Amino acid sequence: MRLVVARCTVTYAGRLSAHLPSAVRLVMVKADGSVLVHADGGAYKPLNWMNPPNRLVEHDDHWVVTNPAGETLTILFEEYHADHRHDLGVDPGLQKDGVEAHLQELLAADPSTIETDLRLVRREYPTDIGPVDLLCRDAGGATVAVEVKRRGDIDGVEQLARYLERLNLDPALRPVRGVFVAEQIRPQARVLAGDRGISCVEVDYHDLRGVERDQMRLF
Amino acid sequence: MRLVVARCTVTYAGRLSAHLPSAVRLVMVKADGSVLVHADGGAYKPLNWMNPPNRLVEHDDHWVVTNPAGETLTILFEEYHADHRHDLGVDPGLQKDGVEAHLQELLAADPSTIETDLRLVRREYPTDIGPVDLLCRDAGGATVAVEVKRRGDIDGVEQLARYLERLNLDPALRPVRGVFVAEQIRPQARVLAGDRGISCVEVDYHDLRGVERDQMRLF
DNA sequence: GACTCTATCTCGGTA
DNA sequence: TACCGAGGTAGAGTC
Repeated sequence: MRLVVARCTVTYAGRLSAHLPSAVRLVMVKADGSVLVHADGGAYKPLNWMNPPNRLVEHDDHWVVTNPAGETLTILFEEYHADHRHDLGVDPGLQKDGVEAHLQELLAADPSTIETDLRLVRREYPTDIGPVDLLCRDAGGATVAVEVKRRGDIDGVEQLARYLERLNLDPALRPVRGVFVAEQIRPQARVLAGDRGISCVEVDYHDLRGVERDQMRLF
Repeated sequence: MRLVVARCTVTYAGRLSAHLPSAVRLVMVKADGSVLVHADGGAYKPLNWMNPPNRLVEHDDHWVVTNPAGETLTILFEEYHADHRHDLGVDPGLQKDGVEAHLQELLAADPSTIETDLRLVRREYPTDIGPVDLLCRDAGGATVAVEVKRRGDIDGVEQLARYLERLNLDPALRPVRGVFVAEQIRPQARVLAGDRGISCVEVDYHDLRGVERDQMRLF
């Protein structure tokens, strides 16, 4: 990794055009060829960047970074403040816990936590507008489409409503009803779900997982 | 801006749990309190981060970063390789060109590029659930609602469908049909648009703008 | 402050 | 590879 601190101007020409007037900034060049231009503020997003793979050509006072799509990032250096190089090696990567996929796994493993006697037919059941999280049958053998979210928002209800619309076109499944499952469901989403004839279920990730297993498996 | 290169482990506990095993990484602390942990690869997103405002407490061998929501980022340092400090000053910020707003401007200036004989009634026509990008009249005098996106996704179709629902309640406008315009429209979105009786049009930003004007106005 | 929508989204999964 | 959906989405604009 190379870290250059310098007064510079930056121009990006690609999916859009963007320009940075002269100022002192950090230019980061990663081992994989990524180039990031950071200011001393503004969260984690760089002001300008080029993702790998790309080619960096260093001229006298400016760099030109080009990627296979023909996009270019041009950095014109006016005054160098620092130029550090460090060998970081390969990163083992991030372990995440508590995302929607995990919630879906747990619910798929035991759909009865959603509704008594619910049985799983298929996870990620495909339709031509996208996959339904869980397709199930209830105690009476009727089809139930389940949408799982970490945060139950209006968008998720809309999504489930779309799936129900498509699924109800299939004589083999019809009639299909919907259940919206989330760790937290917003009041707005509840209202919309009611309008659409969709029922709502709140679940707790840690409960589902079990506190003991939680302690054991957390890293 | 402070740049620390060190072997470290990082743990985030907040909206989810995430952990980084021991490795050499760049820890960036910005003037506004942002903390970013970068590996030597992987685009512009840090492995872990905390956005401002937050409080950084430095202990002997570890830092604890806390934000007002009670989320924490803990960095345990095992071996320091470097610790640089630089004063960057305030950044004048980015100038952009070519985003959705520009596309909308160009289409508003000449709606006939969407459909022959289409005339603009109003840009950002207000409804009680948000503004319609373009409200037009077609050759026959019928009302046409246009939704403009850079990338035509299913969400955009839903958005337009919601507007059409509202607009068709107004006797002065009824009947209103919808046109979904984007630089690129995904197949899924096309299917849904078909279901909703919405037509799709793909446009090219550079064509609309004209190459000459492009050259002239570029900074 | 809350809500809405864009994004050079990024990132991971899957067909 | 392309497509699709999630995201600690972030960030900007509006009300």
